[in-house]
Amino acid sequence: MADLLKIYKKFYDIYGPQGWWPLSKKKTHARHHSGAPQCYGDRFEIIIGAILTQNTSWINVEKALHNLKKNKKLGRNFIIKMTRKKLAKLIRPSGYFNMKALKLKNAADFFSPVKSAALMQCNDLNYLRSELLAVNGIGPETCDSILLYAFAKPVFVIDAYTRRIFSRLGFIGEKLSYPEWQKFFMDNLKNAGNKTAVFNEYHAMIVAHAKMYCRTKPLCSECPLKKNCRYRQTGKGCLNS
DNA sequence: CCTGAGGACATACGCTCGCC
DNA sequence: GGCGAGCGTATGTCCTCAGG
Repeated sequence: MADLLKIYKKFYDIYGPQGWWPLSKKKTHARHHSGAPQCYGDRFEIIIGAILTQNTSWINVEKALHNLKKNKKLGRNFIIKMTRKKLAKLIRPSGYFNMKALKLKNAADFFSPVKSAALMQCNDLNYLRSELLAVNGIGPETCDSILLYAFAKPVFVIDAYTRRIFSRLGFIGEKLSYPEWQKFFMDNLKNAGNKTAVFNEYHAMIVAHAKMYCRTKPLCSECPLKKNCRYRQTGKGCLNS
């Protein structure tokens, strides 16, 4: 069994808590870290952020969120009422603005207060995922980000950084499917105490590690995990696929 | 019918190259 | 060495099409 909790603890020693989207509704005023989503306590704001960050760095998502906030349009009802064109103009800095304007409107239609309350009460992860995935504009990663960060459900988010780091470490083949990757993490973190808190922090620290050391062109010689890394030793990640 | 591969989307990032 | 231009790449999801 891969000791993912060990890596988690190591990350925690190196990077510390990242203060991403808080688990409680209480707004935190965490110190600013460029490239990390913070200070968005409201559930629908988190959902907006999760959609806007598709294929986009967080710094540009912040610009789009700032535009919405500045124009007092950062709310579900405003998104529903605004024309697609106007919305697209405001979220321009986050890229794919025409597509994302439509996606945000779809999400705004779906996440009514009644629906959100029902989702909050539900703990059937398979059902929750199937509900969210049926919304046009919400794919696997966005779905899981929303469940974890907006609804505090114990779901592990798999992204390109996760794949890169853990396939290089030699744990699992990069080419495996999203569900296979997710199962790997969730099976191996079954015994983590507060799963939601651990998954939240783990994903945030994975992003930090991918940006700091495990880049596209990795900085292996400086990497704190180099001793355990297959990539460092062989120039290749896990070959099982 | 279902599944999977591959292109499209729209932009920013991060290289490389050439210039001063 | 510093700068900017230009170009290739990365990004997550949707859609189409081929093959079973």
